[in-house]
Amino acid sequence: MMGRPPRSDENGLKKGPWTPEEDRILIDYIRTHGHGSWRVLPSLAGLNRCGKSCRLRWTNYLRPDIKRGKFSDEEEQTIINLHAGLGNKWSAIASHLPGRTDNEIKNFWNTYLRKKLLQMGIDPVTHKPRTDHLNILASLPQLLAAANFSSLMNNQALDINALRLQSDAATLAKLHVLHNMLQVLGNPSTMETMNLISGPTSRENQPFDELLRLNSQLEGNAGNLPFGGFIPRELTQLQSNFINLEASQQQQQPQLSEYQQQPIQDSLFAANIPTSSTQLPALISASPEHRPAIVENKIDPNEISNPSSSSTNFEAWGDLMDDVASDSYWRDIINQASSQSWPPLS
DNA sequence: AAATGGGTCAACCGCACTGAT
DNA sequence: AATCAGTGCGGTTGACCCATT
Repeated sequence: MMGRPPRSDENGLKKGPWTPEEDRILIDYIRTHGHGSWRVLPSLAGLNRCGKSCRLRWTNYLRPDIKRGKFSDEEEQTIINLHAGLGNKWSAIASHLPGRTDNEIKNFWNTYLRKKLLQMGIDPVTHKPRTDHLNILASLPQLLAAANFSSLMNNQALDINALRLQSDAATLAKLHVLHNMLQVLGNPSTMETMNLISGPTSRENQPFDELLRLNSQLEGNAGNLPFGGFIPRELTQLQSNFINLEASQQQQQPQLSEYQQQPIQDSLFAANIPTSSTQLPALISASPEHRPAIVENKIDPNEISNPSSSSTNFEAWGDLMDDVASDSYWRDIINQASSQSWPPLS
């Protein structure tokens, strides 16, 4: 067993990793006499350990009903659901998972589940979508991972939702690109440079005028909202969509204990999320035939069902940037943007 | 092949709770 | 009511594992 080198406390009692011999002594004693008082057990059993150490060793490792090995998907879901209601009450959570110890569940949570939820943009404390994503780009991996996660589920009906998540994330990405462009173009010095480069142009063939007009609408009409306002709202909605998606998945899983079920939240997709009418590069393949690789491979390497997926996200974004260069692309974005979250252009 | 850094998990630490005196 | 012992629980530690560089 891995662990620390043998140590002793001030009373000369051994600390650190247990040896097989110590394990055998403890098991033999408890089988014969029961553990009784943990405090007196070590001296009665002939172990140079404190009672607390013996109790811990027995309850976390030597108990015959301990279930070892990987957590099943059901156990994982149960832990998440229980944690949402109980918080870090590991022993309470463990009481609903036969054979699992609080220590084991705690370790599993801290080393795997917590990170998995974070990757999906879910606050592992509140179990709600994280709202600290002021930078949409920073949150895109989570959104895409969420869409990937959902599409991994072996349920064709849910793939529709995964596709919609993908579409929404793609729309947000386009809006972000637009915003950056508007910021650059809104700078007078940038305009000056542009005019120097391209000279006077007609409104029909120059999309930048239209972009600038849109930008001024954003900055003026939307007041405090320009982008810092509506992106977080859209993001939050996207993330809550994912939560709902997860909930609907759980509804279709086999019935578990009362703690293994989660209330299905109403509202699938809010109507105010724009659905892209233009086709972006396939960031995620959500069809049953082409289940995707996880975007963030830290989520769970075991869930990577198609590691040889032909298109990486970077490649896809490269394609997107190529697409961005086309005039029709911008017209489409502008049309979408101007019909969404701010007063329409006059 | 060696170095490095992140992940894992058994075990420890310290505080809180409970019941007996 | 105060104190103490025993136990339970959650947070933290640290050695080992393993993939990556």
